[in-house]
Amino acid sequence: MQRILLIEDDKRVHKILMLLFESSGFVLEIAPDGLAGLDAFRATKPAVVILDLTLPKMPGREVFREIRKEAPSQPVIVLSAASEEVDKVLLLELGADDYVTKPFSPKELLARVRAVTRRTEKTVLTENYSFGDILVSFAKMEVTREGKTVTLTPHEFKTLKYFTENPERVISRDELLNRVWGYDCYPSTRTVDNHIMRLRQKLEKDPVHPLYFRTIHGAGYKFVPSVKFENPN
Amino acid sequence: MQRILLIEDDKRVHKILMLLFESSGFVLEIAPDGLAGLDAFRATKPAVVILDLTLPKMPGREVFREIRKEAPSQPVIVLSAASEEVDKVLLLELGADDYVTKPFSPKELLARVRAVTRRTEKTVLTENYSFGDILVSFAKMEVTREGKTVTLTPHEFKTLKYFTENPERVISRDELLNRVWGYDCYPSTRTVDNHIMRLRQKLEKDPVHPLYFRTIHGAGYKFVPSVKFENPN
DNA sequence: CGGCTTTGTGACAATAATTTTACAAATTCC
DNA sequence: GGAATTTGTAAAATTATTGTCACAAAGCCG
Repeated sequence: MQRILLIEDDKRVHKILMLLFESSGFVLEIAPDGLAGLDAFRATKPAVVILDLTLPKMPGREVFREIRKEAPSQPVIVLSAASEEVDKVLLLELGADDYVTKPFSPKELLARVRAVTRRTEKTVLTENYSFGDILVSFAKMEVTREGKTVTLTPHEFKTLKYFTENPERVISRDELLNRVWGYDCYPSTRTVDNHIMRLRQKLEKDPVHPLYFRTIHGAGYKFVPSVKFENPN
Repeated sequence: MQRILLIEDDKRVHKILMLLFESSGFVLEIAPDGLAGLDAFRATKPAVVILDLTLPKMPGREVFREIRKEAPSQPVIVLSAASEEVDKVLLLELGADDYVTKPFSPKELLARVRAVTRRTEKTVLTENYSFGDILVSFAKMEVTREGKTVTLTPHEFKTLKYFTENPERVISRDELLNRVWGYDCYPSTRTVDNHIMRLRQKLEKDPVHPLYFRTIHGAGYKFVPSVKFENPN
């Protein structure tokens, strides 16, 4: 049974989402303001947080930052009024998993919650992960390649972890910076390239023609764990 | 132009909604009872159905079930009196997209209709899109044609995305420049042609006689995802 | 402190993408 | 039909993005 945390002050929204989510096999927890939201978040570790941006007691953005800080891979869906247009892109770049503008169709929100849980549930639970001849143990913070241990630095390990949590998806440098380095950290994007390079040198057979950590020119990087052979061009 | 079907017997509601929706760029069709509603639904394939629950000749719930049976993904917004609380659960389980209780604010209803149409546009998009033998995954930034992956450059991908968001509509070169390239960017319109050409070469079976990316001489381009043979008029 | 590792930066080369250019082909309008 | 306009196309020129290196700064640990 998956728990969803709704941080939102509008009672009508509570009511309808309660009905919808409970009847769809979720447990919906409700927090009416930012502070209560953070408390509830810490207490329940929900599968997904649905966060309204305009909240009493603590602005939604603050709540968002705090959640990100404490649990960088926590899935968050942001609710925002249509007037807050500007924030959309920013939020996605900062690492909201999705956003929905108000007024929204409840079914739409449900669909998006499902999409997010579908995306994350596969990877989140595993203690170990393997691809190619590489074995990753998150518990031990250890990586072996063809049986031999490879030592990764903390950042390299975090990066690898984020990749394994989001396979096959294009991840921009900004997203990596926010999710791996942190929301209040602004190194140049060149930094990311360097780390990718180091990861490649440690984990790829041929670092110049990487199989796992692929460059998507103009967009970012993509982690491809299952080796597919593509036409060589 | 989007068509909305209103199944409702109260003439005062007809009048108010007619004014509001027509002036907001929708075509509002009205059916005064359940049977007429179903007929109208079958005939017009509306973008959204607004369904009152208390109807003459055929109860609203029956109409609802029939619509779901014939078109499972048809967006439906339900109108119900506040007293009919019980139905909410049932309706959401059956898959109404949203509900509005009477008495309602016309503007709110309009907003919810917009929210629903937005959803039907978007959920398709944020995940995947397909036309012909082409599959587009926006998250993976990947396009496959007959199962083989086709690599698109960033601008090509953005252009394709804009086309999928605006199918069957003539899009001028200037519009493309503004929406894909950006407001403060002024390349020549020849640039657009080049990108269209490369999209055609990568995605069309016969790039010289394109099916999907059609030229509308003197106006721009039109994306036609479902291959139809044109009636000559 | 001093040697070690890790991390961030800027320079520059390598590569890929984009725009321009020039001209051919197609279409429209008299 | 023929001129004017619009569009298609390929190659060259330009611009942007990425890979890589060397090195400096920051941390860490004895």
